[in-house]
Amino acid sequence: MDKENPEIGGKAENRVSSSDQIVRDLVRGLYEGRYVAGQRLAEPDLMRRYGVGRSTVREAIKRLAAEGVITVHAYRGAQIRQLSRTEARNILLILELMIGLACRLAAANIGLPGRRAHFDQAYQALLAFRNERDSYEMVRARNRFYRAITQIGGNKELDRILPSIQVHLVRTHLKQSTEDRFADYRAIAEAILAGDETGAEAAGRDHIRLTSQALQQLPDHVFAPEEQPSAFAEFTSEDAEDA
Amino acid sequence: MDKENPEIGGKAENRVSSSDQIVRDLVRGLYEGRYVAGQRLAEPDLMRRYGVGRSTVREAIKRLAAEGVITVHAYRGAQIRQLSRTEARNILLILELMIGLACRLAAANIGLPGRRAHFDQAYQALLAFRNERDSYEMVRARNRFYRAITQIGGNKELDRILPSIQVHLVRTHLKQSTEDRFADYRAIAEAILAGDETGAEAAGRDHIRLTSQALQQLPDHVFAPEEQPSAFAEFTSEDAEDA
DNA sequence: CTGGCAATAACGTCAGACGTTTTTGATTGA
DNA sequence: TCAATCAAAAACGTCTGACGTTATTGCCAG
Repeated sequence: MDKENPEIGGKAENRVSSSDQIVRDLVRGLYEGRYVAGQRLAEPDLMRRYGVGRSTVREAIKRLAAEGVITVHAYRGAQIRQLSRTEARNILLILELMIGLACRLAAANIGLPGRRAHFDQAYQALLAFRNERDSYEMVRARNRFYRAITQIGGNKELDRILPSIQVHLVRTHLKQSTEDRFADYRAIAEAILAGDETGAEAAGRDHIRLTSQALQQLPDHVFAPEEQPSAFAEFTSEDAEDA
Repeated sequence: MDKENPEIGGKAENRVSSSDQIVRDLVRGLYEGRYVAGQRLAEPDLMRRYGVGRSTVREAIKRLAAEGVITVHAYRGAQIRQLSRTEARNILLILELMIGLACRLAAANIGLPGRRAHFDQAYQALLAFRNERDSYEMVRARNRFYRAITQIGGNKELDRILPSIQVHLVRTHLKQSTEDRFADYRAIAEAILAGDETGAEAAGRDHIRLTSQALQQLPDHVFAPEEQPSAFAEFTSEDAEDA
């Protein structure tokens, strides 16, 4: 039942179910600017663009919707989610905690075999972009940096949850004010490399907090309009689902 | 374009797209015990059970998979996710932060009009089950209690993320050791009602931490087998998706 | 220029089909 | 008897086509 090297990691399903490819490409497209927040996604459109059937498109849409990357209005199609200022702030509030945790865990595990080398490599790769920012390659290097942190931390759930926190969308917004915080990265990296759990957590949280502040200074037009909660009404909405 | 009371809340899509109903029922079924972790979900089965077409079933599956409630292995179908001890611990590590945040925000906003009454109502409803625990109704009351907290906190993203944190699955595990922590609930409620942000956050985090400890004391057989990470290998997995 | 109505385009869902992959069950050889 | 083997059956991934429902568009009249 094995040929030679049967999936060393544990996840055996490398099959990339077509619909997953759409999901992937769309998210990547967000980074690359091929898709922008608010853009409408019509099924016939996507069918043609990706050369797949409607079922496949719909599955991709459902997945993206569940991850919060897009929103679907019944009978009106899907569109890439656009964050309001409040939503962005709320997301970053959560992200702050998650990144803090990731950094702390990374610092705690940096001593395990292989980790230090892996992290250092990702960090150096990011540093290479110190003077050539804003490129798509730089974004990827930064993503790998983050990813290295969460991987070393070893909390796979973090990896699973983080993407669904609309980091993409926040980043998209942030592209406008990209004065990338290399000082932050340095503080995080040093704390992690020093195995300083508390320091790493603080550095990670600070980083997100600064990011949030920068984002709040962006002009209104980069955000979706704030939707009035009306009056704390519809409270008897009852068990809307699970939770 | 409005008749009289056009969706006061803001979310106008009350349409419950059939596949969402499946998602909902399945999650509810987890609480009720109609579904158990590890259970396999074959498409033809679900089609018959819910009387819907395959497309619908598949969309529900995709959604549940994106939320992490189930796992899909290509060509081998889906099954309800079963947490290993480590996964459960990792999830609770994250949940601790999120609940802490939710409690803090709730304490901060308890003064806004209507909030106090709403919260108190949910709290009292929960207290009613002090002596009649373990019932499904009690679980729902507890959920409403949690939900009241996050709603008052006002961070909608928290609401969106929390379900995808497998609270259900953790709870399912915990049903075995349900010595429900009413002392915790009381501490949380009092801190929130007092508007004590720091205290509420601490109470919320303590609650989850205690829960985690209780869960760690459960015997092995309630968890999925730990899967060996093999050797920190497959590191050049590259940009596996987004993040 | 605005309101109303019909035509059109999407969406939600179902049914059936086809190639691919896994699972199952029976057959066969040790 | 038991394990390896192989063919049949069951599921899965995806596509095409269809039908009723809902939004959106564009035209027409006022």
